[in-house]
Amino acid sequence: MIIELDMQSDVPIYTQLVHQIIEGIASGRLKPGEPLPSVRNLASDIGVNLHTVNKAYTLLKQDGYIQVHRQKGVVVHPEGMPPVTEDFLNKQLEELRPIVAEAICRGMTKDDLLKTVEHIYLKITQTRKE
Amino acid sequence: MIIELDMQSDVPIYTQLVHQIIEGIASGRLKPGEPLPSVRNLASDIGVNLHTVNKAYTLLKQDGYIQVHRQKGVVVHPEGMPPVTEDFLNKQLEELRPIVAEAICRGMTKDDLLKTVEHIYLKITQTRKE
Amino acid sequence: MIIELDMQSDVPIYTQLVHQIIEGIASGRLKPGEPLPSVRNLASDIGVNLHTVNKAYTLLKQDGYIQVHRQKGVVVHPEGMPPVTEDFLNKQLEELRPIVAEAICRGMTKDDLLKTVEHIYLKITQTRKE
Amino acid sequence: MIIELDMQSDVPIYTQLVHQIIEGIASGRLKPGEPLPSVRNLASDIGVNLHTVNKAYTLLKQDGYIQVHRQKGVVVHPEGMPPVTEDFLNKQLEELRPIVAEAICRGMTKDDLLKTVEHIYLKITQTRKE
DNA sequence: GTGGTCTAGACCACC
DNA sequence: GTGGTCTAGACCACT
Repeated sequence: MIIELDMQSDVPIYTQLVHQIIEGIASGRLKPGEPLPSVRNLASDIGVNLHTVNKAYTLLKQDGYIQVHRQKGVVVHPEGMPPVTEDFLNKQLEELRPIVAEAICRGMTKDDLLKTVEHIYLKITQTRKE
Repeated sequence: MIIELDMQSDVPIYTQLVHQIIEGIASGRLKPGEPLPSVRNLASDIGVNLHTVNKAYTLLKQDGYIQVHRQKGVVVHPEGMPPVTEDFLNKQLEELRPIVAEAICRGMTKDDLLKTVEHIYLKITQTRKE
Repeated sequence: MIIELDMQSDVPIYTQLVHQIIEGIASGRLKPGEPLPSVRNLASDIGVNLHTVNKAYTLLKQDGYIQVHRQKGVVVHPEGMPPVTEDFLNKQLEELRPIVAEAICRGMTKDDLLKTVEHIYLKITQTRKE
Repeated sequence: MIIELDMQSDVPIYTQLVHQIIEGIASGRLKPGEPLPSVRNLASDIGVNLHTVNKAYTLLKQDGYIQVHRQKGVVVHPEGMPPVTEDFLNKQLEELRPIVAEAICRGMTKDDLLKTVEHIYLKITQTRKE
């Protein structure tokens, strides 16, 4: 699994890590039950401090994306992913709203925007079917 | 124009301000050329620091959403909104990607997601036609 | 609010902090909306690293005991405490079971045990009524 | 005797083992003098490391719950259980306090809490009378 | 060797 | 001045 970090980004590194791993799961490159590198290994591989990786893993664990198994180490949650809760939908709504609003201001039509979202969705999931 | 701030949110207040004003423009509640409250007034109205409002206005000016006249004060940009640049599309893509990926992980179908985005789009623009 | 830490205990310092603050709330010494010391102040007061205090605060925030207000700093959650969820009852059950089992082994009667629990309950809440 | 371990739990496996065996004794499923599986057998049965089982047995022996004979192997202590010492009561108090405090915060009444403890007590001891 | 905990010290974003 | 983030380095508990 390839991790790409942007050290200049204002998005915290641990957040970028969380995003990349979630995208890895969404794309099927990371499968349920599959082991993830240890905190220390991943940290040295991508050249960040182990605490940064640790924070990312902790957040992923809290949300149910991964498990910290006392023997196998860190693995992608083997029994499916966290469900679509009401909290999640609210969070998603609050994240999407400013993006949609800005798109409207700049004159993107509804179809333009939907096509963009669809394109992203398909790009992520396409590797799944291969 | 009503501004709603969440002091507990992890989104900075100035960012919340920017979002709310952009959404106000997108929804048509704020029209091109319409005056906005002065930094000082808005700050005291919503109970935040002057710097916070100032930073929000500065960002909005940089992106071309508002103009700051020496005399007329702050107004919504009268000559249309900033265009859909390539930079904007890239930024939008990077913002949408983790949201879409998380939706996929949790089992939202493409249609579910598109319907959500469409719903937000319509909710924001509906007041426009009235 | 007096914090007592046992540096020799095998209970992590941040956990001891969480316990003490929860007990402070339970006893009424910490009231809803009341401000808590800043991470740095508390850390220097009790002689531990600020990260340790930070972790305790983060956990308390996650469980809804405190709020991190962008202006007022850290305060005891003003609108009542987290509810008795099913998750909480399960966690409580799993914590109590080994304690009860050990008490049984050592020959404590049911009444002995209940009296002990009642005594603790009253000791914590007594200051409330004063 | 069935042992149930949770590899995801933050409770160490050896502690879970100690708890389960103590609960086995408390419930009467393990009777004084009854033999326990050897370190080696138990370890392979439940799929954990030898050291882990060994540590659990060592702790149980220290507290007087089991005896380790050179020949007979490991047996539940035949001559009654460890007594209710002052040290034990203090330890119990320190374990119960944060649990009780959290229950109070979340609005459990004294009777709710006592009923929960009583329920656990009876659930463990009920098999004894059969 | 693994994750968990703690420390020390630094920089930045926010207010 | 506040919390948030990141680094570096250390020790320990667990397996």
